[in-house]
Amino acid sequence: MAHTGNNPSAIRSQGWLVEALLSLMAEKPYRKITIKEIAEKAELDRSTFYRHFTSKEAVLERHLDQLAQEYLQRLDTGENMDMGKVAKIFIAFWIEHLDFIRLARANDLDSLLLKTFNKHLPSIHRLTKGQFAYSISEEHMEFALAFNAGGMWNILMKWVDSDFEHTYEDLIKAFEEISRFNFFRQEDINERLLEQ
Amino acid sequence: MAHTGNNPSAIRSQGWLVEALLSLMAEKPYRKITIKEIAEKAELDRSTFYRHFTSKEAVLERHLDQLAQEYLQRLDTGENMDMGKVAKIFIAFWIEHLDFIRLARANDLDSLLLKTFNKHLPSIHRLTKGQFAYSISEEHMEFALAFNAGGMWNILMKWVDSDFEHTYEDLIKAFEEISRFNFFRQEDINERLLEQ
DNA sequence: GAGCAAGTACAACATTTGTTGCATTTTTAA
DNA sequence: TTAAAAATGCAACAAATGTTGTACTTGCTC
Repeated sequence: MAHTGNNPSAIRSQGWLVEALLSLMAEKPYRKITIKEIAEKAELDRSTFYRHFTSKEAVLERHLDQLAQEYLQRLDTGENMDMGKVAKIFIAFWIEHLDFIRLARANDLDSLLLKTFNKHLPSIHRLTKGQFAYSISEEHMEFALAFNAGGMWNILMKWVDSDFEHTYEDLIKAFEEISRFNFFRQEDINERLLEQ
Repeated sequence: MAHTGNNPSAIRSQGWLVEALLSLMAEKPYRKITIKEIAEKAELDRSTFYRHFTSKEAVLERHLDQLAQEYLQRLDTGENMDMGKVAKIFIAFWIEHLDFIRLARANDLDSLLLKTFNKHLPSIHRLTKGQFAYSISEEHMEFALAFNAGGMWNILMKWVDSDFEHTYEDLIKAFEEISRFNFFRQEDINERLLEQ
């Protein structure tokens, strides 16, 4: 990505460029933002931009990787996990970044977000391994995880698009209802086994 | 989008520009494609491009709307629907457009695809209204639909990313297994009711 | 604190972008 | 067939892009 290394001053400049882009995104459509502007707002020469990033998108990706790291830390609670808990952490996390997510969505940049999110799915799988009681074959487990990630994501996007006409609690309830019929919780499975 | 109308010659030019962009996407990264090139390949003046579209993205959106129309026709079979059938039509449809979907994915353009897909969710809801037996409250129905759309989409993307390491049949089986635990079919519900 | 590596600014460049008036051609409709 | 409407090509423009060579400034290391 960067033609430059990761010296303190380089990191500093990259941080400024990220901040500059984010602040410009709050002002005007992403497409209208020029690299010239980003550099000016970051008080750096335009050529310096190109020494760090190849494009606006590359700047965003840098920010997204930081967000993904943050999200993974939240998931790593040590507790037992079920889909409902993951959903709650997922929503709570993005609620804190609503401004950004709204901007990304409005500018058709959300594939970048989901991509970053997906990139870290294996880590999530690892984190929750053995903590889930899935009523689904291990063979199709990766598909199921992808299905849930995409599903949660799309609901979140729908919520953003609707300009938050539903409450946060509504969202959580919908998730719970959906996840109840998607992944059974251990208790449900025990119940089912007893019934037989 | 277009500053021009929909006269035959305008439609013709727009079609050429779409074709030109698609063919260029097969040759080089989307970002590297210039509007100059598109116009040249379409054998039109660069200014003519701008009279029809505001950007490369606008050209893609035009193509996507056509695809969406096609997809909706496939869904409108008149038959009873369940999530498995929708999934099958969904996959079969995109299989026919794998080249395009692969290119879109490789160039971070898939949010545009999903967006178009979502745009037509209400039509799908209308099409399948009363034909589904959902074990989910009507209130959360729209969320459930969004969840499934996003889920199916993400699995498809995962499949594309893996360069099709799983077979088509594998994909269908995974969908069936997941949808069985997501939306119960009418038979399952009847069984449950009898049990009580 | 001297030397060295890394980062930055400045400047110049060929190219692409987005836009617009005007003349010309093509299409539509009377 | 002819006149109006619509679309295209051409040309010119200011601005942004992407790239690179050179000289200056950091900041780290010994």
